[in-house]
Amino acid sequence: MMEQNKIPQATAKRLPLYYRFINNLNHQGKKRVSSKELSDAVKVDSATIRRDFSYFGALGKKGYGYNVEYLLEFFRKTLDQDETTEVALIGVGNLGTAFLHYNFMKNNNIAIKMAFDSNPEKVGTMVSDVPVYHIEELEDRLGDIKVAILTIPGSEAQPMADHLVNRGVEGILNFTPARITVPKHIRVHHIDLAVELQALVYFLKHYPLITEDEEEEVPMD
Amino acid sequence: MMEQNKIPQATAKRLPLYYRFINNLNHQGKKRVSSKELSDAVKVDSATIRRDFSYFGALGKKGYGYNVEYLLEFFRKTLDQDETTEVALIGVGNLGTAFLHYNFMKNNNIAIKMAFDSNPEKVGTMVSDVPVYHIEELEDRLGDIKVAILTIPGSEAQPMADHLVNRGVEGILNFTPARITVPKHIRVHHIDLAVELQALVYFLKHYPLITEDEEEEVPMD
DNA sequence: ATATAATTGTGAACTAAGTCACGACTTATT
DNA sequence: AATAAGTCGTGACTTAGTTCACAATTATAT
Repeated sequence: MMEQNKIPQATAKRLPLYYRFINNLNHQGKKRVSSKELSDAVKVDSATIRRDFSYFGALGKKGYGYNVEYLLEFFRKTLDQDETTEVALIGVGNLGTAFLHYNFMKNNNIAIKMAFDSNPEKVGTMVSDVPVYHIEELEDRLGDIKVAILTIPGSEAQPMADHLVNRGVEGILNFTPARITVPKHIRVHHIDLAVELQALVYFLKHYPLITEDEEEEVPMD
Repeated sequence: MMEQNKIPQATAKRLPLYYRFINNLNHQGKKRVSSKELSDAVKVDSATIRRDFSYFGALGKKGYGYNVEYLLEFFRKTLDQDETTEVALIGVGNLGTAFLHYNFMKNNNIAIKMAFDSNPEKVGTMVSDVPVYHIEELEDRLGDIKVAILTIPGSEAQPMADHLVNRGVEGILNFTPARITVPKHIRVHHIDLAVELQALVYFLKHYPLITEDEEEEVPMD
């Protein structure tokens, strides 16, 4: 479980990104890749990429770069791509539906196993092969799913989070504007669309723009 | 434009969050608030909140806390809540539609002015009072909009970004999995749903869980 | 009045993340 | 074989962000 827990969180967040691009390269039949090439593709400084990889040991060869197949195999294991992670989606609105249509299996080996909604028109339907149950059924249907995506109105976020935690959920991806309170052993990631948009607007208005012919790089989030 | 550009990016990203909660407090008729109370609500350490506020000067009073009305007024100005920011949305799929239904005016004074799609069934309709135009019309319709939300398939992200930049867009909120390349003076924020989900799964599996009776805090996001 | 409790603002310390720059090694070239 | 070019891994440094902890101030209670 915590074999290599020295990996910085910032690094861990980049791993899925690396994985996806290495996967692409592999499909393109590429055999080797340098940190510089990867850097151009994922827009992360090449030294940062080398540092990130180095937390897992010496994955590359000096003067050569990284072997794509080896890297892919390594990250597949590291990211637990062997066992599919099942998640539940709570709230089949537009945002929830967007998730249901997204194919997380291809690159991430994550499957949305079921969805819940309170709207009787949606209950009983299938969206992208995912069954939609009534929220009342959560108790019975959830099984041992440990991860939930919350795409419901903010006002319902806290009670729903409480319910999920009681039911054994350990990780919540919260798309509601509400900042939910959970026991310490539960992990919550907030993605707040309004905050993201407003932050972008704020940066645009308040941070110096760098004109095209200057050398400096703009940090890309 | 860059009056107070000493504000750390991490702080800037929290401002919209603070603003929203202070707004809520104001609606509830609350007159004063402490950094501790705010901390409980937004799940940010109270010292961090005080530090964040302090970049803007002494907004509070020792032994008292912060005056809600004053704080709200201050942040309204700071976040440019006076002039509405107009944005365009590219791609009226489920995710795009979710954005169109979101009311950014209420707390953020941001308005999605128009949307674009290539699907003739959608072109010409209104979604939440926002007109949907054909992508071909972008040239003529965009006007002087500076911010775009990209909710299209990844394969179309780069050409569309190029197009937007040519048309004068300076900020892009990119929801596609593609990491787009833009001139240095353009700001791009990536929100990659698959990465977010997989990162959550990774943290759950690899980071030590803290049991309920231990003291330590788990970093939240 | 006086004492007690609450709370800010911030210097200093700490922690996390990012970048530089170079020795060591690999591959390609002549 | 020798040289040149390419590339990693990493120690040292830099930058960014967070948290501690406390003097100063304000509010509240007695």
